[in-house]
Amino acid sequence: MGLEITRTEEVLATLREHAKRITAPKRAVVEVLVSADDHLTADEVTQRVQQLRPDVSPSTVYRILEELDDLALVVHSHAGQAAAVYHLAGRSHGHVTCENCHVTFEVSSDVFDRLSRELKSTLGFVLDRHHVALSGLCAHCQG
Amino acid sequence: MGLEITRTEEVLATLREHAKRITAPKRAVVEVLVSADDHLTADEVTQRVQQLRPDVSPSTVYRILEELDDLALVVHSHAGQAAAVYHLAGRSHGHVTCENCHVTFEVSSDVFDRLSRELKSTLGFVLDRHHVALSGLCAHCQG
DNA sequence: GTCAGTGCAAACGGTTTGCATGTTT
DNA sequence: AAACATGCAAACCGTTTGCACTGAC
Repeated sequence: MGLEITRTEEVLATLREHAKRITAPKRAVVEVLVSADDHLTADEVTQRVQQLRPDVSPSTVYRILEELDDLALVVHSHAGQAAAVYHLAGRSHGHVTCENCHVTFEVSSDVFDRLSRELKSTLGFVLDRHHVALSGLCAHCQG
Repeated sequence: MGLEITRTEEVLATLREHAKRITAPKRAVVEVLVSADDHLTADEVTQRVQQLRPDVSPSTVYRILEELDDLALVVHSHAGQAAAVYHLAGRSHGHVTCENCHVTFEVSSDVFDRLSRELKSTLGFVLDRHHVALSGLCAHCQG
């Protein structure tokens, strides 16, 4: 509500700062992302957007998500070969996905700290905690 | 050479134990995997196989890789939305891929130990260290 | 002889792109 | 008016599948 409207306007303001045009499809995509509590695939975003504006095309949604991603306003991650999932940036966290039931969990960023340090010192590799979801089996799907 | 032939025969023997038939395409795929020093995409495996046996089809390679995967003789992992990479099972390790130059590094399994323990205790989640490659920037591509 | 394994070609799902049109600035 | 954003449809890439045929057992 109040907070969500504010968050939406913040994102749109950032777009404007970067000389991007504010259009109806962009408003809709941002609103969907702001009001989403979980991670959405591009297809899910498209479906929700189309409930409000039925003629917004999937390719437009992809282009908008890419634009938001470039500006670091949203983050996407890949779990296995499945569709990528998107959410608003802000909280720093990683992702873990169950290979069996495909539920995705957020993992606090700190959990990756030690791993991150170790990769940096052994390989010089800087870990991107957002971009890929680790996989495994959730508590429910074991055994 | 000697060792590689042995390894190839070991894999084929395991196939036989599981009542799988030993065919020319399977021999070729296994030989390619045995002699590969790095991780190969299905397409790379297909190309190498076709150097020896030009009429082996990509779909057959996929089916053979899947069969070997089911028997835990090979392991595959996904890096972002790119093609999956395959290699013979055996060594236990994770993967880390550079978002910029797409080089994949192997990371000793121990590096994941603490992360693995933490996921288990906080979420009850059992990490699969093989299945997904973490991403980030390699030493060469930073800055 | 039987059935698993194969080649081919077509389908698939997620994503990207070319182009003509529409809309923001 | 100019530049950018959009819709549509087609292309794309990695992967999977249906089917008739071949070849291992």
